[in-house]
Amino acid sequence: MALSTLCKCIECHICGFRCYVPRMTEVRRRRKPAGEAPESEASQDASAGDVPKAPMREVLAESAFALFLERGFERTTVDDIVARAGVGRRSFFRYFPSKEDAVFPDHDRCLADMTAFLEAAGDAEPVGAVCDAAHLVMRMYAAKPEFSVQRYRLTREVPGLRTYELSVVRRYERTLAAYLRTRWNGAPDGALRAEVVAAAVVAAHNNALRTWLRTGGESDADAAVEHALATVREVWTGGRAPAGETDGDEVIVMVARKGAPLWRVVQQVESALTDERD
Amino acid sequence: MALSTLCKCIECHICGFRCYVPRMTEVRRRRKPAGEAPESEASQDASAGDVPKAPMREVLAESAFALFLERGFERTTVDDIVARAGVGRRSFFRYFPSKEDAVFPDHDRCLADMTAFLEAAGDAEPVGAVCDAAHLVMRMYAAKPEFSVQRYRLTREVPGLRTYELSVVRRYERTLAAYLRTRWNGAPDGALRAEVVAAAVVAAHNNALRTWLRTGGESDADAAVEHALATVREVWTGGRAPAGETDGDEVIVMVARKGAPLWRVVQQVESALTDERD
DNA sequence: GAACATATGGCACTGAGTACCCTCTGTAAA
DNA sequence: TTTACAGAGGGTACTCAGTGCCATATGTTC
Repeated sequence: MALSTLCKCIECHICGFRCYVPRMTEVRRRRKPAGEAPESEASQDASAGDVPKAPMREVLAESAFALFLERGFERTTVDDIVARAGVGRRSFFRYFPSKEDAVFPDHDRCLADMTAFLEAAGDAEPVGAVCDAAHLVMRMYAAKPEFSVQRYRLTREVPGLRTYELSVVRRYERTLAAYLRTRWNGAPDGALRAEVVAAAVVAAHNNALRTWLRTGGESDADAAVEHALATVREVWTGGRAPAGETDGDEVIVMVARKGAPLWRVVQQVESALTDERD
Repeated sequence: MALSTLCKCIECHICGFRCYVPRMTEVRRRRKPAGEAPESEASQDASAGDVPKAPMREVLAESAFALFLERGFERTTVDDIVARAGVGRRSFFRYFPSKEDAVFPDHDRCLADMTAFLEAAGDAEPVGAVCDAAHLVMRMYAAKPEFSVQRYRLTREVPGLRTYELSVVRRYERTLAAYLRTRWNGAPDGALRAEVVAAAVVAAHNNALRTWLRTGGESDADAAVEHALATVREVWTGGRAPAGETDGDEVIVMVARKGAPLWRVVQQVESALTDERD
């Protein structure tokens, strides 16, 4: 997509945010419809100096969030935000491509983490890998419980933010599906299975996330996600126990129902043999 | 959500579209962020006269779509649309709450159909019911193949339309999940399973839909969806085939030595299953 | 010191969407 | 018949998000 070539998101080592910093010479047509999450490129380190100057992106995000909580998202204008932050209006759009982006400043990094995680997953059991990857997202939320809970309440009430969040979730889903697709490349209906499993993982994760958010961020986030993902793991990996319990020279006896789809049988065989091998 | 109380969508018996017709006295604050699909209320019949006057909504939708194809979505303004349709600018927003809505004029009705279908499903097998419900969506697309294919190409290129479509898809998913939730009310993890299965069904459907759209709308849409949904049906309904295709409940017992090469095992499994199936 | 990149501010502009007010027409009640 | 009212449509001015362009610092490098 053209957007990705126009939008540089680099990580600020001071504020920890992945900063939206368009090169002025590169910006041509950066028009981005509302509700669309920007698709950032690979990360680069910020080449900032060692003086901890005021991190404008953080200041803007905090001003924006405070105002959204105070008077609501829609009744807060960008002018209000920059007035509170004490900067020029134009600067806001240098750091956030849209008003919605100021509410979700950390998904870009999380998505990059997920991509890196899956790249490093090697030939691990694919469904297990994407389930593990889903934990990264929950951990991002759990790292800032109060913020996450407040944002959840805000998002529930503002249709524009819900829509924006959908596009964010979709990016995670696509990332998981892309990984599964390469792992199941050549398998019958590999792409189909990849998308179905990715959607199931995301749905399970989001169910656990919402439950956790509704407890006010006080329950055990990781346990909630793992419980939810167990549904997916059991169904799509044949309900195997995770680690090698068998040893010795036994043979594998696999029982499958007659109507079971071939790919599922193959998957079970594969995972059983993989377990045996190490 | 407040929107649903402000947006009346009634079906026009002339043009067949579900028309967006706000009561002037009811409209208070109808502000709807871009990219958000309107959540319509239950349908009502239009009380239009029997004179087949020019159905403005259809005229607008056709003008809009033609212009979107000609010069692109973003380079078409609402002023362009109403100029081509020969009506006032204000009228556009009486029929479509946003520019995006003019591209998806038929989802409201389809969603209502799906809701009605599930209400009538009674105590049918729940996963089967939602799979059948998914067919309704595909049939809506298949009813106008050229339009669907053109819109698909348009949607792929316009981020704003993709985001809008996400919110539409989400409404289907929520409808399916709500049905499953009531059916599995009280069951352990009923809500979780409902959301996971709904997401899987939607993902499978969309995979088939995209495949069909990429063939130019010429392949067998229903068969494609059914093939994709088979993945979900088999996994989530205990592997039962939908109708009386299988008889007997035999199982296959496969025994393999631990050191056997994977390809050989797969080969044997495949041939065994193929033999059994016919 | 010249050339250049980066950060920020300012201003004018486009275009979606809204509020408010107007007219016209058909229908039902007085 | 007249009156009242609701619905359909038009028009105008407004708000606000987002963009393009330009100006101005402040380094940084050659």
